[in-house]
Amino acid sequence: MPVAKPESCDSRVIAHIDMDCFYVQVEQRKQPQLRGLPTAVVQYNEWKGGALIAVSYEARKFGVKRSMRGEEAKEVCPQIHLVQVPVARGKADLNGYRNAGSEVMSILARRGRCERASIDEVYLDLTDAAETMLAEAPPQHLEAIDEEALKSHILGLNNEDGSDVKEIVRNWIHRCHADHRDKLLACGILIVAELRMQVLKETEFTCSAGIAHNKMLAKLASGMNKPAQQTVVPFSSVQGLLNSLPIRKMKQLGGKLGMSLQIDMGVNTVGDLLQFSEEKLQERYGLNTGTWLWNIARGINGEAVEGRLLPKSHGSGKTFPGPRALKTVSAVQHWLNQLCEELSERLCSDLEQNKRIAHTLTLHARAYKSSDSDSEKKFPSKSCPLRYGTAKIQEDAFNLFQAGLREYIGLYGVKSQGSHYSRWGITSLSVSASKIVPIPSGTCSIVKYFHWQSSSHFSSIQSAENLRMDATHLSPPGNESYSEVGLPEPKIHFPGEDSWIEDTTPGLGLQEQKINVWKDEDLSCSPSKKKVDGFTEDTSPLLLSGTQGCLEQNQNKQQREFSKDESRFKSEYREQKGTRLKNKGTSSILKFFKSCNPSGTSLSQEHDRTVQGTDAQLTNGAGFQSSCHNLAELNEVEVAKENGTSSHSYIRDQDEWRREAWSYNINEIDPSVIDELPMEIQDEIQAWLRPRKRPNNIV
DNA sequence: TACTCGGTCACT
DNA sequence: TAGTGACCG
Repeated sequence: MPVAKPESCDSRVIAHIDMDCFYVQVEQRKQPQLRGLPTAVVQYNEWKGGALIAVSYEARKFGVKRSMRGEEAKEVCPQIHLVQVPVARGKADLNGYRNAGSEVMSILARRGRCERASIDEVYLDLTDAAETMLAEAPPQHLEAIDEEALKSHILGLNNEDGSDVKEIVRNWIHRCHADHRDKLLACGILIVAELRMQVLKETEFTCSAGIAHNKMLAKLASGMNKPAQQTVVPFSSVQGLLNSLPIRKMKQLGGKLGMSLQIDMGVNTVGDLLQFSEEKLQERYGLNTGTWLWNIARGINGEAVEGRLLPKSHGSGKTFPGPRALKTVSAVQHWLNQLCEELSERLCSDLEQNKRIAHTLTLHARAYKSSDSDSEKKFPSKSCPLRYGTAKIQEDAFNLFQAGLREYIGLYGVKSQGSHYSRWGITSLSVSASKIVPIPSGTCSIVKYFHWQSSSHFSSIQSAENLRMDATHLSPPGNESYSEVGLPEPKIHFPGEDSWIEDTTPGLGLQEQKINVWKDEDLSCSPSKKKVDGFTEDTSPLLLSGTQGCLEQNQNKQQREFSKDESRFKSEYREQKGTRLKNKGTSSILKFFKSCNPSGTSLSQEHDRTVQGTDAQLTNGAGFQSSCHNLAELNEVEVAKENGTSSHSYIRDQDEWRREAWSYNINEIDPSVIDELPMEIQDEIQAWLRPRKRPNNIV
């Protein structure tokens, strides 16, 4: 539900930039002969000609809509050109569009705070730029105004009398007795026109824009005149615009909430909302949403432009509709592997390009059960700490799936009754990575230091790996990963499997999936159960796997950067101190300290010891000390849960378990260790240890 | 059991 | 926190 944000006085200048049928433009840039022709981008095309995900304005004139399939589009517009989305690993590959979006972003970010709202939408806060322009080169003194600016649409301006529209716009921009806010918007017009031309020049993409005093109005405006045009909402036009605006056109009101307003409250336009008091709206929709509704009816929206150019999460997913539903565990594993491969690749790029690390891996699925038509969508999502490396991600994602499937079957299935099993099918799968944070910049010089200290023992790959360990976390206790400790994968079997499953996908590392007869006990206390819920962090700092090359590359790149500009990291460090101090899981640094102890133990020896799991003490309670969490006890916990006897103590136990696994007490660092470090490192460590203010939530 | 494949945000 | 669900295009 939308919520009210603190208001601001709102003489801000906010622009919303919306790329015109973006995917089509990206394809037209690749194939210029398609420009100007009715074109649509389709995803796959086996079933009814594929799903349209972008439609050119030429095609829209024929009535082609985004919700259509390729075949339908051909019916209403036989000459339409259907371009297929690139496919990689058997699924749609949107990377080309993501990259194109980034090109645009980098241009738009030049003039003000820039928030990436989606792959093809951006908010800009141009207040400062507009104020500066007003002070230094106010529009009313400009002799020549750019053509693109003159083509702007100014809401509420009467230009139906046949007079020259551009002349009206010119006059509006030139007005010297205008309200200060209008003057700022006039500056916004000029700035946005310039930016849009720059985008066109550098990327060949056209876009539309809305310019107003807040995000909500800018977003509304950007959609009013498309393509390749811009629309301004002067303060005086706000109420007129909203009064007649269908309620469902408002962002956030296109769904159930908007429907409820229409049906339950008789609200058909945004203006209709004005009749309700804030209390009334709060009573019906809650405090936050009620206030938000009351505000938007008045054109009030204090939401800030966030200043974020990068996405907060990455995901890779695919649907398996109808008869394509995945019906065996090995089929699921095959597709999970594909999805994880893509995700891993994107995480690597993010790490390389943006020095960011994701912390959480989540698996989503949709499923149906033949015995329960309502079970669709109820497949539980599951998450765990994210370990870098394609193989690790694949393994963890598969474990998450198995955990989800057990729950799904347990919750929604009728357990085995005689010989009848209800069959399940997976209709959609996705994996995503979230909690993405910048690599703590303070550790960069630390990594460099250790690299210098021990170039023979400590390869660049290893330091890259430890960089990774800074951001990920030590294992939860009692969660030995089978593959790491050399135990065979547990044989897991599920009801609804067609048969004994064979690995039909060589090279994908599918686990053995022998399907035995389903038994109830397997839900609660089989070894596989312990494994399934025991997805875990590694205990080893040597986690190299499929992305080794990527990490090595990253590290080399990073090293170049380190030597290039150490001071930059220092300043980043100061800027991001709050954020970094918030970062947990810097425990590998502690390992480094201990590894560099006065006993003279070599790093590699220390590494070996660490690998063998003796670092419980070293990490000051970071992960392994809690011996009660051995497999047997975990199993008891699981039994309690399965029996429906889960108690508060179970919940608390789990919470503590997580806290311990995900953080450590920075105060427990042994100060004598720090003294042995070179001064530059000491400074940074000391900064970590100083009492700290609660950081602002600025990334 | 066919509106994809992303993404963001809020609630609990 | 993890999980769910609404919403956008």
